[in-house]
Amino acid sequence: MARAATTTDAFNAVAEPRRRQILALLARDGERSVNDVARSLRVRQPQASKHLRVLRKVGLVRVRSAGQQRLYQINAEGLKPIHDWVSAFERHWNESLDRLDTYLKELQKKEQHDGREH
Amino acid sequence: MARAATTTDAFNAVAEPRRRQILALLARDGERSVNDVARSLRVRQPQASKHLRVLRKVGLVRVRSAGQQRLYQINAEGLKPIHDWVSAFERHWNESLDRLDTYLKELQKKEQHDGREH
DNA sequence: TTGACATATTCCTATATCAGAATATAATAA
DNA sequence: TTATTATATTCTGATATAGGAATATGTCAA
Repeated sequence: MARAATTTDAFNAVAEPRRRQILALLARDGERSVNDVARSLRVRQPQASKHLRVLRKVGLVRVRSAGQQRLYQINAEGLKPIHDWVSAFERHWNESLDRLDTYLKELQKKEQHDGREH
Repeated sequence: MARAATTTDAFNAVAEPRRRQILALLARDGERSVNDVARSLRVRQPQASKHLRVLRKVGLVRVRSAGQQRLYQINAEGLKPIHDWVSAFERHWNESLDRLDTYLKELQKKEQHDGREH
């Protein structure tokens, strides 16, 4: 078996940095045409088009035709599965930061202690 | 150019469902040996080992040797880049849900109206 | 119809998976 | 040492990219 298709789900689609850039752009600037996206991110039009297709297939963007343009907008709800999954670990990195904090404070105390001993 | 390596970053590593399962397992059960992971997720030992290697390379797990075992624990801080990135879109999906809510309420009002007219 | 512009698709190549099977390495016990 | 258990690595094959280049499709205007 090979790697899962990029169009499998949001996780796979968003693993590609360019597609994350596209989503960030659409979030910031709202609805944009393919050429707008291509120009803003300095990629060629077919590349933009292909990335947008992947994003559309996994439901992360919506399209609408306006004359000869195709206007893409973000569908941020598609990111919720990722947010939900990763949020479940929030507690864990807070805890490990707590532990690190505790450790650093202990270390500092110890060094002050050693300092006094010299 | 081909797809970026799974070991490029947390985004790519976590695109694989089995690796997400492994992280969830380690988050729930704490430090586990390779065989523990393999048995819990019903995968063969080499597969577990290989997935853990990817997770280790991107800093999502830490290892420690204990006798002939290798104990893996989650390093949840590695997930923060994903959390940070996706959280930036939280506002957007809330807004679109608001718009959907508004739309549904308008629709309901309209239907009640139509009902009275009949 | 023809031309111009916007977008999508196809073909190509290099690369990297993922699971399975087999095997290698490592640590411990008898 | 030899056997056993735990883990890691290598090899194979099917599959799927991502970007570049070329081209097809679509829409509108004159």
